[in-house]
Amino acid sequence: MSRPAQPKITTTDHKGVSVIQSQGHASSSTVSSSVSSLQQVPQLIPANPSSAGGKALPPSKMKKPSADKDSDEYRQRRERNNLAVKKSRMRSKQKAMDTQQRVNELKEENERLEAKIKLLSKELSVLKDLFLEHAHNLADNVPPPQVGVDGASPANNNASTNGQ
Amino acid sequence: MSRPAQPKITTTDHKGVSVIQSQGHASSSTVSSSVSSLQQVPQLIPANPSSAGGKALPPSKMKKPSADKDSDEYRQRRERNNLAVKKSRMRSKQKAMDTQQRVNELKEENERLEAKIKLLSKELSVLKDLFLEHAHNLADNVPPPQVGVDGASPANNNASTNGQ
DNA sequence: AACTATTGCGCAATGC
DNA sequence: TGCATTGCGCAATAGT
Repeated sequence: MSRPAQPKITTTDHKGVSVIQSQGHASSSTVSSSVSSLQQVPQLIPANPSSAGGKALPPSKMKKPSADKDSDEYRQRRERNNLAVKKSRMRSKQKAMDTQQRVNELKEENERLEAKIKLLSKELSVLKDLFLEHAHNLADNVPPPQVGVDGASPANNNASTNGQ
Repeated sequence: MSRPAQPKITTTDHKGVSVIQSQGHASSSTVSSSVSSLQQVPQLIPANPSSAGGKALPPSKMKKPSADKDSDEYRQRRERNNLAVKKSRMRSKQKAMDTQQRVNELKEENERLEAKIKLLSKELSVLKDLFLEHAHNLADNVPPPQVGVDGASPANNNASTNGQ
């Protein structure tokens, strides 16, 4: 991540250039390749920075006078990179799917939890009602407890309206 | 969605093949005919020998003998597609991020719900204990209720051991 | 028939 | 030095 220097110039660009790739090492593989075209290459050079008024473009500077694209090593590197790229993308895709899956699981779990909450709330509500009812009966029918040992207090009636 | 026929052969590898893209025409696309430094075309093409050899690939078939790659319309289409691709990828990425975000939200919500469940369970437990205690007291100190109107029954003691 | 949206792929730059 | 990531353009093809 991070694409600090982007060779792109700005607006839609386009590039031209031509390329060829050649040299397929056979590599066994399979059947024929009916394909006919495969890719581009030229990542197009972004115009030439500097050298504004000076000279035209680099006439033809090849840092690697000898091997560059047609190099054997080049192809090898490319191939390896292509492989890595494929792998990376596969992983990325897999990860995305896993994440999506995770969302589904979490949603399910959430539903379960909500159902449970509902149930518990109901139970609690019933119990509280029973309590209140009982307390009333107690107050109405037995004003003077007359007991001596019974420390049963009226209970704190915790009628909390469950917020949240 | 769905990639039924894939031209790729599968195994790793690719084949060499080549592509030519003719030279860029420089500008193209919308306006911009102006500009001065548009002459890009970095031509540092490696040139490629082998081309002549013998055959290129598909011997064949150029449906559009004249204009195809160098066509002005072609470039226009490419440019539009490139744009679409960019857009699509952006969306894809955004979607992935959103999904990840969703996971985080769901996880948070889950925690909240679990906490609530814990709280409710506790409350319920306390209430039930109170009930039991009271019932005991009642049984111990007032065997014969002696009441007349009070239909308060010993309560059904719903001591369900909250599973799960 | 003409477009846009997606997707696989290879290239190159860059991150690590 | 090498693999891993990522932006990009191309082409095929799915979807409208």
